[in-house]
Amino acid sequence: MKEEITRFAPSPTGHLHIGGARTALFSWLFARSKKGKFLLRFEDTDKERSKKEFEESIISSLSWLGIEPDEKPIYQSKNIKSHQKEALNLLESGKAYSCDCSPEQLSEMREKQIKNKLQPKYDGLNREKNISHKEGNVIRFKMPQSGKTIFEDQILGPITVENRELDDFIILRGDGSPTYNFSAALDDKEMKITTVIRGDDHITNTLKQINILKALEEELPQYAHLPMVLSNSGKRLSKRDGAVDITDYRKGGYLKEAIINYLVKLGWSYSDQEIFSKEELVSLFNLSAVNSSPAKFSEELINFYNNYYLNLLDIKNLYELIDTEYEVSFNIKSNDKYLDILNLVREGAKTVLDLIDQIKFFYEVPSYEEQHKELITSNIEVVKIFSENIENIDFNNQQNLENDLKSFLSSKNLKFPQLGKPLRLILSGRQNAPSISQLLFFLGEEESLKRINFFLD
RNA sequence: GUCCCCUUCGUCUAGCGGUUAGGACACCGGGUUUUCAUCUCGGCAACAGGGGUUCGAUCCCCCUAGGGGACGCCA
Repeated sequence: MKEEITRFAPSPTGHLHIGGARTALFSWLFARSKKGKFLLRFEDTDKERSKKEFEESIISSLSWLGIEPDEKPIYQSKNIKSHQKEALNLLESGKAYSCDCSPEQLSEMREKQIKNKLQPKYDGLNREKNISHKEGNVIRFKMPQSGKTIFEDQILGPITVENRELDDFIILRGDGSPTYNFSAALDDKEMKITTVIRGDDHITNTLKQINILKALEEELPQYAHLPMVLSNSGKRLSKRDGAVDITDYRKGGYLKEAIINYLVKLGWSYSDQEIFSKEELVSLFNLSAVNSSPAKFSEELINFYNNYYLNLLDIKNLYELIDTEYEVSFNIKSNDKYLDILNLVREGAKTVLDLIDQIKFFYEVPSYEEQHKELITSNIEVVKIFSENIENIDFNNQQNLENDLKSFLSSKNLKFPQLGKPLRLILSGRQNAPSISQLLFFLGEEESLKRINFFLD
């Protein structure tokens, strides 16, 4: 059995986004599950848009997710010379031809075709003219004009298209640089890729690349086209839909385990199992279980996974994570019960950011909203009585504190909410916060009293 | 417009000729709780439509409709 080699081939024109990450993940999982190799190749031949910073960003996002390529990244731009040579070889052998149609001519042709309800494609004007190649001319590939191009997609099944639908696409530009479809086919061959896994927006490219490989009499790799990730509106996911880059999610307080689990479930399934560790995925993953229909990205589901993994983390590790990855305006460790505090709010937290926001009032005096202030002052009597009896409350033990609180209330013939509502607002600045006894306990007697007294003047 | 791909609850999906069509998220109730959350119990909710094939179609075939994608000297 031949070793499987897959690759992820982004163009470094932006950060790694959700869709790219999913493609990379599926390629990586496939390679790992087959005990093969996973490679990374930057398609950086567009000099205008390719940026070094994006290469670095993509590598670091992948690495953060735990998707490490098995070899150093490959740069398509480094192979330009050999691709040029191949194009010239095809020209010489008559499998490609020189073409001097100007860009203006071509766009005019395209407009006419669209107007006449035809498929816009190169009409083959110079195909048989045998124009001698000179600088400024492009080289076009002679696509077979009859028959069909067929391949068995590992996810979608058989895909067939009439060759007459395909056009003589450019393989070498006027400036002598090779084009994407040519370079990609060549690089895949060079890298001995056995299975090409990419988004299904590449299906038409696959058709072109197959014909290049055939003209070169090369063996074809397997192809697997992943259905797209759509936005909530059913359109292709884009920046306009909010956070789409992995860096956004990382900064936004999402855990990599959650992202991986969510992404893999977006299209792949294993019976009705919802939670997967990476190790499990490596042993269970297979392309044939990938769904063939596109899936909508769901904020709710990724939040569910994030909350799930947030609560799975060892609490000390959660602290370490916050400490190393996030900017916090206060010193979490300054409260010696900080681990308990973290534990208290993680249950309902969707993200790390969310969590930090929810523990903030344990460290800083909250800023009170006007309407909350009014609510407090109109109920201040009960709080005052409570503060006058605070020496009867044992702040050293949470259970005692709760009992003392209860006996205080019953001794004064008070219902819990009478004290609870204003006191919660005073202590936390919020209407929704942990229980009163927890607030008092974690804040401590001194700080609690300080916040209460602020309203008693 | 042409070609390609897709179509099960609102969303992600299970199903691979005979099921009360299952799970998860979300949502809605009940219980627990001093608020929110947690926890717990329960509920709502789907096979796009039409033809075949078959004793029997969610499942196989065809058509229609709807959605997505591709049609660059971008990748």
